[in-house]
Amino acid sequence: MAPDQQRGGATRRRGAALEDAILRAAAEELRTAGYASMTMDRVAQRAGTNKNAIYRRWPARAALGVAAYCHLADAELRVPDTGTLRGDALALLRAANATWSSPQGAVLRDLLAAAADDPGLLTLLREQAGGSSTDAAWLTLIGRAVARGEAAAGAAHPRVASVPMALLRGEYAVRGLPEVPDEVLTEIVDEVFLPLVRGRAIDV
Amino acid sequence: MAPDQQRGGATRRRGAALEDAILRAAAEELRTAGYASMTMDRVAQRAGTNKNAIYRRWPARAALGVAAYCHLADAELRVPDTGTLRGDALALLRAANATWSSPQGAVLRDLLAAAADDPGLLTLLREQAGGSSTDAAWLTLIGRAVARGEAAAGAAHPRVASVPMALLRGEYAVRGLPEVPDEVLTEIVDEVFLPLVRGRAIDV
DNA sequence: CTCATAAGGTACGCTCCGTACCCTAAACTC
DNA sequence: GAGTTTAGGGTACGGAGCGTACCTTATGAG
Repeated sequence: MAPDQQRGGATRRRGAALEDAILRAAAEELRTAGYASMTMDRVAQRAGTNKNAIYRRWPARAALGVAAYCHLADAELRVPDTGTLRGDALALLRAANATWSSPQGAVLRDLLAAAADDPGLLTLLREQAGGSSTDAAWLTLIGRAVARGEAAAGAAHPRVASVPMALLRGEYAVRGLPEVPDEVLTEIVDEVFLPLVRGRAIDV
Repeated sequence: MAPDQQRGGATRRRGAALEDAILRAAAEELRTAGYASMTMDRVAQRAGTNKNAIYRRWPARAALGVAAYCHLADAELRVPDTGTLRGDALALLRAANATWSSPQGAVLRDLLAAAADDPGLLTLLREQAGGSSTDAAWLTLIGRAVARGEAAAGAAHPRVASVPMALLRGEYAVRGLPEVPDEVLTEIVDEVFLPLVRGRAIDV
């Protein structure tokens, strides 16, 4: 009773309309209470429907969670352009840090854990959250630095491009959940990323 | 009924003996079936006791899981000494990869997810699995390379020392669960770690 | 108008966590 | 060695939550 979504008339939604209502309800649940509280009953109630309609579309709770997260996080990644390699790197790292330290980041971590045994769901999540798109951003960023003469030519390597994000993720894994302080970000850039990208040519 | 541990006589275990039996049972459950199957009832049955005795010692299932894991994984970390920086780095990375790709690594990942909301448990786990001890190993390894003239003096930096393990963890996060191939390890060493450690002096 | 399809409603089985209660064996005290 | 405290054993239960079954009822297509 008392569904949160508008179910004004006695009309009965079908197909895409109902699917969208379910996804909205699940995403809202994720946003406000997290994955642990996104129970099937709550989602069904919030969407003004019942679990049957959900299970006809998603085989399990984790699948709905991933779908709702993808529906929720449609963030497009803008590659910063500050003019310097250091500025670009810091901007990209700070953006990632903001995302990961937000409640949305906690949801993402929970989902990654919940989908650990489902390769299909994992790929979906990786596409959405810091997957290939982020690596591509770092590569273009390095490429621009190479063009400016700020970095060695061989630095535009995928493995090199993945270093800052890996270190940031490491901070989240090592520390508990709070935000990573900005000093850590600058240290990653100044002590690892810049030396690696600049000095890399000498022994290639 | 039919406890797996020897409960031959009518003797009733107490204190440390019982605690040890519970830990053994939980560790065995972790080893053979994983954390998901380590239910409190199963552990109690396998230890030949009941849940009461468990909950008097550990407040929740996650706490028991962490304790059992620490009991199970008493691996001491030996710092390799192959004579070259590259050999040492590869050896350390391969050892970590072996651990993480084993069933024990899967248990560790499950536990990390389960203990995500308990800072105390997280610190316990980090001590056990690739925490400060691993960073220390990498630091000594770099220190020896510096002494041999294989690395720049400023390379013995904690942040630098954490790079290879962070990249390895990144591989596990990005890919699903299988083992990380050896080519990735050599690429981490050759494309990132060695250039970083060797060439780092030029702009310090 | 008829009818297949899909949504709604509801109840249920199952697993598992964590707790409560009472009984009894072991250890400690004197 | 008898009494007392402590802690383990047995069992049952409440509650949450996932996933399923079954039937009823509205919707839209032919």
